[in-house]
Amino acid sequence: MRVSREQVAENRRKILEAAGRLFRERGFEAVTVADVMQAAGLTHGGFYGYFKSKTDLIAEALADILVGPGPDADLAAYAAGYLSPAHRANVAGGCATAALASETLRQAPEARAAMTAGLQQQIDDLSRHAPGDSAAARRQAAIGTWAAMVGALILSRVSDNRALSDEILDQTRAWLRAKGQKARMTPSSRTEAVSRSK
Amino acid sequence: MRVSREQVAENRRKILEAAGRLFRERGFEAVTVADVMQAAGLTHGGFYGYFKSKTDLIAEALADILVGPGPDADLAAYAAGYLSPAHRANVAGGCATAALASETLRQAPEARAAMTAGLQQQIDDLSRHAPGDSAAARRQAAIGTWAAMVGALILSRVSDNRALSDEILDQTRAWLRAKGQKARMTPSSRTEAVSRSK
DNA sequence: TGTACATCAGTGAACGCGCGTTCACTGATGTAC
DNA sequence: TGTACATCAGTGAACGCGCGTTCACTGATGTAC
Repeated sequence: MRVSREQVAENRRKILEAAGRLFRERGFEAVTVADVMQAAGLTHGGFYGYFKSKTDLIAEALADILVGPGPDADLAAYAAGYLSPAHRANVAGGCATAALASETLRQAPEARAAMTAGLQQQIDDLSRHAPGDSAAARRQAAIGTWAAMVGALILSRVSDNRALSDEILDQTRAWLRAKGQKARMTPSSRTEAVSRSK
Repeated sequence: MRVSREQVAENRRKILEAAGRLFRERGFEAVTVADVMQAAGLTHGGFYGYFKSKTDLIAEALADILVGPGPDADLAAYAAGYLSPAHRANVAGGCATAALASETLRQAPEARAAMTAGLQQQIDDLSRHAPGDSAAARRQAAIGTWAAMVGALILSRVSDNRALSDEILDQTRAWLRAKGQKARMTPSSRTEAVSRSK
């Protein structure tokens, strides 16, 4: 039964959103096309009217969920939210980079390209708010901070030991805060920032 | 054809090693039991004489590859090796945490337990060599440093942009070096280290 | 505006295929005498 | 030490099963007049 053009647009949205959530929660391979379509309220056969293949869906869903709200002015608050128990628990709705970066490495070039674009964007956004006396120093702080945030979230999630998991979140947050303050207090840090940006 | 006891022990070794490499390279799901057995020089049918199931193999292989050589006295050299183009390229033989942590989150409890044990070990090893005036400060630095190392390796690997990938490795290394030196120079950092260790 | 027809989004059965796992069999190893 | 037999590691065909994908069909939507 044919549906209206508006319905088609809405269904495509629903499929992408369902895929984005399911992929983050279970990984690309464990999610089936039928799973995604069912979550979107459709049957699996209709999938190929929207996407060329599951590979195609992966790339499009990744690009879709990687356009997140970057950090606003307050970097510390951004890190605090990122390194929070709530974000740790919210895999399906949380950071796509932390949930899917290592699996994306093995996906099609289009998926890696989407992830790389998201990464560039994120580093640029963070650079704008990172501490440092020069653009190079701020970019270095942005890269290091982002790596630590993503790494800490991944490690805290995989740990089946609640105390260790909390500790990773809390201590990484405190460590980043200390580092940021120190950077603001010691102008000599500028000499460390040998930029190699594109 | 029955084989000797020594051969059995050697075959088990070969299976575990092949699984460890293949899992890191392609992820748990993309590697088949037949792949592992072929890489070990055997046929797939014999697999169940060695392991109860593929799930069992995943847990055992993880535990096997997570016992790596920890950092020796020189933390900077350890980080430099970890954040090197050679390690970035060597997925199959490299850090199991960076390669498999996010996928392990979705694996059986035994696999997560193996990953958690490896994580504890790594943090303990790093704490022993991290800078800081107190045990708590050193542990905080160890956690933050390890999160940044794992995160940076993952991000540098997924990036399909060589310049960005190199930049992530280089700048994270420089950022960590700067941070370590600052920690040694500013004793006030002790106040930041509110330990919540197990 | 109303009508007749072409279009095409959605359905669900069906297809190959590859996976994890099982199993009857083989023949070298290990052991009892 | 030598021999006969039991053991059991390895083989490869076979099994269910679930996956991605295809396809004939349905019927509501969109459009030409």
